[in-house]
Amino acid sequence: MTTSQARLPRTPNSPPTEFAGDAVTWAMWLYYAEGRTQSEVAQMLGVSRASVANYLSEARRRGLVSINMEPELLARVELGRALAERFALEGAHVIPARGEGESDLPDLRRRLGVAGSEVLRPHLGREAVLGVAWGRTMLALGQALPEQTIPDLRVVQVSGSSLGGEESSPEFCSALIATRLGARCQNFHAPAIVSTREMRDALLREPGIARQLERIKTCSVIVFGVGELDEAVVFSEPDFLTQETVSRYLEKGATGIVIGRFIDAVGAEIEGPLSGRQIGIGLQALRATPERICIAGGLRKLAAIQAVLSGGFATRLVTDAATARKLVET
Amino acid sequence: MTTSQARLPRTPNSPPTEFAGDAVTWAMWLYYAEGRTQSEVAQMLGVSRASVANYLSEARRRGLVSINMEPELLARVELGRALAERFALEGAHVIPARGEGESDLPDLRRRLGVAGSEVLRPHLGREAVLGVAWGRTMLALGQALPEQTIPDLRVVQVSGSSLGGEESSPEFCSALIATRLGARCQNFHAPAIVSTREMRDALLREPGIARQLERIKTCSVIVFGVGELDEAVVFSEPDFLTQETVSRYLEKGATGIVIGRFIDAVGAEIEGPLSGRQIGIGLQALRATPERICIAGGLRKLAAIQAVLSGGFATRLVTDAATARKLVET
DNA sequence: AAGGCTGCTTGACATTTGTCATCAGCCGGA
DNA sequence: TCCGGCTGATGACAAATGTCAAGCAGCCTT
Repeated sequence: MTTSQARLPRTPNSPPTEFAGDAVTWAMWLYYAEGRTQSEVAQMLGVSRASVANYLSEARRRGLVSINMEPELLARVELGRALAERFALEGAHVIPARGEGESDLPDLRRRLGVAGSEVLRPHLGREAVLGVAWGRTMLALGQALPEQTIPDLRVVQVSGSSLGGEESSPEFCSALIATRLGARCQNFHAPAIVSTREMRDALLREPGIARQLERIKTCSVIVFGVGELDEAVVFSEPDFLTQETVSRYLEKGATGIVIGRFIDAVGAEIEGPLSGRQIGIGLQALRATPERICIAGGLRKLAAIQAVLSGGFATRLVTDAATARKLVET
Repeated sequence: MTTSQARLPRTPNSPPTEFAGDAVTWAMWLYYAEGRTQSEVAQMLGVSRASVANYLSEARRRGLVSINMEPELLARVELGRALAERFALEGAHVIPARGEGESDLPDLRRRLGVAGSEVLRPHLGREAVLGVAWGRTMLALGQALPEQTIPDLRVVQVSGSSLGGEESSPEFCSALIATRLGARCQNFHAPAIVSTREMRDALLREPGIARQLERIKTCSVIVFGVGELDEAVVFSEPDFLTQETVSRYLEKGATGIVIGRFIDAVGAEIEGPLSGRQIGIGLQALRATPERICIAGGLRKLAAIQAVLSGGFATRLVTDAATARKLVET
C-alpha cells in the first residue's frame, strides 16, 4: 500500500457566465490572460492543479492559445535555412528587407555591412588570416566593424589595386578593415588589371607579388561581394572596364563578377578580353579557402548572386530577405 | 563569506550564421521553435541557464514571441465582460456568431439553448425553484438540457398557457424542462390572455391560480426569452395577438416583449389593449426574482434585447457574438 | 591610475510546471 | 446485481523555470 494521502473530495466551482460549461477556456483565460499560476487557477476552478495542467495542454492542442514568433523574423530564419540547404552553404544570414522595391541602396549596403560584421566575427580568432576583396559592400563592412584589436590577425588584400572607386578600391577596403580590427594589413603592390599577358606574367615573377599570392593561399577566411552585370552597369575603371569590354563578356553569357572574374549563370569562369591580364586571387584559389563569406543583396544582383552560389564560391551568405526569397524560389 | 562555488569561466559559442550577433533570437528559436529546454539552450549557447531565461523574457518583452488566444474566443469573452459592465449584469455568455447575415435561425436557437443550459446549470441546486417562460428559445433550451435528476427541484410555469405555437407554449416548455431535469412541474391552469379584466380578476381569485402566483414569487431563478416587435412580426395566437393589437402597441413605442408584457425602448411597460387581461408573472415580480437568465440572440431581436437589458429585467444574458457586438456599441 | 557607476552574467534557491501511475466514477454487458 | 473496461481526475515526484543578490567587466569621471 502506498502512503498517498486520502483523495480530497472536490466541489468544482461553477464558472462565470462568460465561460459557462467550458472549464478549459476558463482555465486558459485565468492562466494566459490574467497571468495566474496553475495553482491559483486550480483553486479558483476547484480542481486539482494537475487537471489545470491538463486543461492548458488541451487548450494548446486545440489551438485556443498559440505561441507565435514575429512572422518576419521567422521567415528570415527559415529563408536562411532554405538558402543554406539549397546552395549547400554552411550558413546564410538574412537581414530584413526594407519595404518594397529597389529602395535605398546605400542603406541596404550599410545594413549588410553590420550583419556581415556579425557573421565575420566568430571567424576572426587570433592566428586567423582574413582575405578581403573590394567593392562598396566591402566598404560598408569595414565601416560597420567595431574598432578592436585582435592579436596576430592578418588582413590580406586578395586582388590587385585600383579597381572600383576611390573608396571602394581593394587597397582601401583591406586597409580600412585591418585598421578596424587592429590587424596587420598586407597589400598587393600591383594593379588589378594590366595591358598585356606578358606584363602580368612578368609581375607575377616579382618577389613581392609572388609572396602576396602565396599569402592569399594561407587565408583562413575571405570576405567578398558580388558585382552584377547587365547593359546598364558602368565601372569607374575607365582604362580597362570599358563599355566595349563589358559587352564582350555579356555576349558570352557573363552574369556576375566575383573578385574581378566574370562568371556565367552557373558560376563557370568566362574567358574574355581581360583573361590573362588580371592580378589577384583566382577562382580556384578562392574555392580553396576554408571559409568564404559572400555579402551581397538587392534584387539587381539577384542573377549574379545566384551565379556565385551555383559556382560554389561561398560557404556563407549574407543577404536581404527580398533577394533571399527569390534565390530560394529558383 | 558565502559558500557559492567558483564562477565558471564560459566561452560563449558563436551562433549559426542565421542568428549572427543576436543571442536573444538564437535562444528564442531553440526554445520556442525547436522546443528545447532552457538548460539545453544554455549549453548550446555556452551561457548560464539564468541568462537564457533572461534572453527569453527579453524576447517576450520585445514581442519577438507572443502568446495569442484564439481571437474569436478572446473577443467573445471580452464581449461578455463588456455586456455585463454596460448593462450591470452579473454575467453574460456570448456564443460564436455563425458567419454573417441573418443565417440559420433554428440553428442559432439550438446553440443558444445549449449555451443556456450551461449557464443555467450552476443555479439548479436542490431546493432551487426554476421559473420558465415560453417561446422557441425556451423550447431549444429544454431540448438542450441533458436528462438528469435534480432532487427537490421544482419547475414553475410563470405565465398562463397557450401562448405561442403548440410546442413553444408555456405549458409545454415548462413540462419539457421539468422532465429533462427530473423535477416536479407546477403549471398554470389558466389561459395567458382572457377577454376581459373581469374575467382575469375572477380567475386570480381562484385558489389554484392564486397559489401558482404565489409559487412564482418563490422562484430562485427564472429563464426567459425575448420577443421582437415590428411591423413584420406575426403571432400564432390569432385570438388576441392580432395585427391590429400589435399595431396599437407599436404606435405607443413598443420595442419588445418579455414574459408576455410589452415594453418600450428603455424597458418601461406599455399599457395597451391587453392591459389587465393577462395572467402570469408581472414585470415587478420578474424583477424581484434573484436570478433572471435571459436567452436571446439574432440581430432581429437587437432592439428588443436592448430594451430588456435597459429595463434591468435580466441578471444574466446568453446571446450571440454579432448581437453582443451591437449591444455594447449602443 | 583609481574609483565609482552601469549593465550584463551567474549560481543558488524557491516556485512553478509536466508527467505518470493510480484511482474514482460511470457505462454496458452478463 | 455484479463485473470489467474506460474516461477523466488526482497526488506525488522530478524536471523546468523565474528570481535574486552578488559578481564581474567595461566605461566614464576624477
